[in-house]
Amino acid sequence: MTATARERLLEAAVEAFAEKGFTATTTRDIAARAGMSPAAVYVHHDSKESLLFTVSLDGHRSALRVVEAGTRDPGSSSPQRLARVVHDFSAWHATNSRVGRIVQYEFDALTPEHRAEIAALRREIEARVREVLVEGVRSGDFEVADVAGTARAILSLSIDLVRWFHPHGPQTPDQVGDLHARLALRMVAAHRD
Amino acid sequence: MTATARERLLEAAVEAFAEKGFTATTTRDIAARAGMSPAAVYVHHDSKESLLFTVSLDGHRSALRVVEAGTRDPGSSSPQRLARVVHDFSAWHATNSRVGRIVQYEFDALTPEHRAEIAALRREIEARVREVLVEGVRSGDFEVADVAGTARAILSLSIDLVRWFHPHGPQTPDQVGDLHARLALRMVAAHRD
DNA sequence: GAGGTAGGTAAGCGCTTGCTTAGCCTGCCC
DNA sequence: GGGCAGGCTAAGCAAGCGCTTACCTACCTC
Repeated sequence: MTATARERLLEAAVEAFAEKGFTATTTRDIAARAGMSPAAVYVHHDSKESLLFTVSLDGHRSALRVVEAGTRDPGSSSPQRLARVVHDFSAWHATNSRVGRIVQYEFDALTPEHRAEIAALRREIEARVREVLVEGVRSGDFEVADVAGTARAILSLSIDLVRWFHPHGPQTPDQVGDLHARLALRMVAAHRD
Repeated sequence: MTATARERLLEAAVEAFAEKGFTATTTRDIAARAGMSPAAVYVHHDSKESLLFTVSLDGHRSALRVVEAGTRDPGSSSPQRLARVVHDFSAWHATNSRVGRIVQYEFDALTPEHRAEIAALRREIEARVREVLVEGVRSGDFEVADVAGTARAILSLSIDLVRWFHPHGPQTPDQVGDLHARLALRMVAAHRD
């Protein structure tokens, strides 16, 4: 309610991009959803692409924060850490499925410079998950032949969920997170869950 | 070389859609890639959307054929069947990653009628995988609490691969298929792989 | 060689696109 | 109460869009 015009435009862009895709969304559509004239978009943002970049950057930073919080918990075992990070990462995508869909599917619509910046955040997320797997293998909790491939597969569970998850569907983000956490533990052959 | 004009236009559309997305692709671009004038598109196809539908329908039918071949193999055990269907489905997506990307990401660009037709094929694919899981649980080979959720998660491995798989990357479709098959067997807690 | 047909094109119609420009309105400072 | 800055808009520009129309050409049939 007390959102600034800039924020209202961003929220309108999220709505529109998630619903119709980046290229199919017009700046007039974004302005209308924010209750403003077409020109108002350019008072607060540089271009349509910069709206996408802002949404994507905020989204990735938020997701990375979730992953970092889950992986660096000091008192926990490797299986506990893996379960938490997978649960939280999936729940994040379920809760933020609109932003998640934009972030995943509209990556190619970014300018090369912006794309590179986002790609760095993605590599960061993958690296954190690989670390958990490596630690678990070292401690003898996990049994993983292909760490990089398994990390990517685990992330696929969370990421692909934005394709089918519906916020008003039968499952809650927490339930999906639980399922994915259990499946991930099995994928690394954790001896106990 | 001996491809008809209709086929050359379809191939050009696959190239363009995969590279830039459906809405960002122009009919002029498709025509140029096929070495023809803009109007030629409409000699052989009804509309830009009908090009997408044809690509999507062919793709889904081909993928469904792979799944059916893998699941109905009569002499094999449930773990063997699951391993084969997951391997083949992932390898299909790796081999056809361009078509796969179109099929997965441009679903919303179809007309409601076409969307419904494609959705039916998708449900078919999911149902086949669920069947394998149910059989495995019945025979005591698998231990699965949430059959629908686990089936969806297994399919996520294959489907999400179109987001990152590169045909000239280090991995072959067969290798990715092997990894995913092993991970799927672990997800259902198959006692032997 | 007349007539039909399949496969193609040049030109362009009506409309929409991202974005700009020129200026208005409101509130605040002195 | 004059000046001015920031938020916003009406109007519109140049370019590009999907698709159509009117036509041309090469080849087959009888």
